[in-house]
Amino acid sequence: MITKIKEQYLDHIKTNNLKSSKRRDFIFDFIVQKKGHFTIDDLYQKLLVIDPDIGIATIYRTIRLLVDCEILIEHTFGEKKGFFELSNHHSLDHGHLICIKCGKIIEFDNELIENYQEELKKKYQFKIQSYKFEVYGICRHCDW
Amino acid sequence: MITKIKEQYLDHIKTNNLKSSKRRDFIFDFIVQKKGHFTIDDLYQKLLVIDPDIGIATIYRTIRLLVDCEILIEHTFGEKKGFFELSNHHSLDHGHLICIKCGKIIEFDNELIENYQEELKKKYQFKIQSYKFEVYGICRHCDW
DNA sequence: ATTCATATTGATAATAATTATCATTATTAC
DNA sequence: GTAATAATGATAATTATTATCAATATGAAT
Repeated sequence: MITKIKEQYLDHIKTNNLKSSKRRDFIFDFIVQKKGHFTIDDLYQKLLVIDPDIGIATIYRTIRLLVDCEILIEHTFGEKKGFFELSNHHSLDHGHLICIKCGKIIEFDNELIENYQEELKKKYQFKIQSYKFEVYGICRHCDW
Repeated sequence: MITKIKEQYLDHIKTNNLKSSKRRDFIFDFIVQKKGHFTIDDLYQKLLVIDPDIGIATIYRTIRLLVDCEILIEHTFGEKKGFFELSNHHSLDHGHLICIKCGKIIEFDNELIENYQEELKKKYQFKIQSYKFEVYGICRHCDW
C-alpha cells in the first residue's frame, strides 16, 4: 500500500521526467517520518551517520524537489531562513509562535484565516493560496 | 524642530556610544523619506548616484543600526529575505499580500490580531511582542 | 582651537549558504 | 542488454553578508 504523500512524490517524478533512485527515495522516506522543523544541516548531519557517502548537494537537490512538489514548506523565522517542515500535516492551518529568547517554535491552531479570506478577497480582489502567520514573543518558560 | 524618529535615531547613537557622521546622517535622512519596501541593493544603487564614494559596507552597517533601534523592520517574502521597511508607519498593525505571479507586495490593515492576542496568551501563556502575517496568492492584475 | 581617544569609513579579505559544473555511475524504456 | 539520460559527489563558482584594517572624522576635554 502506497501513501498519499508517496504518490505525490512519485507523480512529481513522473511528470517532470525525473527518476527514482536509492538515495532520493531514502531521503524522501527519512523526511516523511520526521516531526517538526529541520534545517538542511540538521538533515545532512543525521543522514551522514546512516549513509556516509551522501553529498551535501544531493540534500539540497532533494529538498528543492520536495519543496517544488509541495511536500515540504520552507519557513523563515526572524532573520533566519532555511527551516523546513512537512506540509502534509496541517501546514496550512496553523501559525507559529517563536520565542525571541530561547528560539523555541510552538505551533498553534489558526482558524481565523477562514473568516478573513472572504474579506481580503472582496477588499483587495486577492485570491489567497497560502499564508504565513508568525508571532514573536516570550514563551512561558522564559517569562518570569 | 526634530522629528520623533530622528530623536529615536539620535538616542540610539548616544546610548550606544556611537557617533553621528555626515554619511550616516545622510543615509538615515534618505531612508526616512522612503515609502514602501526596499532591499540593500536598491538603496546602494540609489545612494551611489548621489554619493559616488559610498561603500557597500556602510550601507549594511547603517541598515543594521536602524534595525537595531527599531526604525527599520526586515521582512522575508517567500524565499527571499532582505526587504526593509520603515516601522514608524503602522508596521505592526498591517499584513502583506504577496502576489506569487508578479511579486507585488500590497499592504493590508489587520485588526484581527487584537482579538487573537488574549486567546494566544491564555492558551499558550505566550506574550506577544510582534507578529508577521503574510498572505500569498494572486492579485487582481494577474488574475483573469 | 588643539589634543586625543575612539568611532566611522571604504576597500577588500573572509565566511557562509547555495547553486552550477562535470565526469562517473545508476536508472529506465526499449 | 543497450542506449539515452538522469542522479550523484566533489568541488568550483556565485552570492550575500560580515570581519579586518589603515586612514580619516568626530566629539569631549581642555
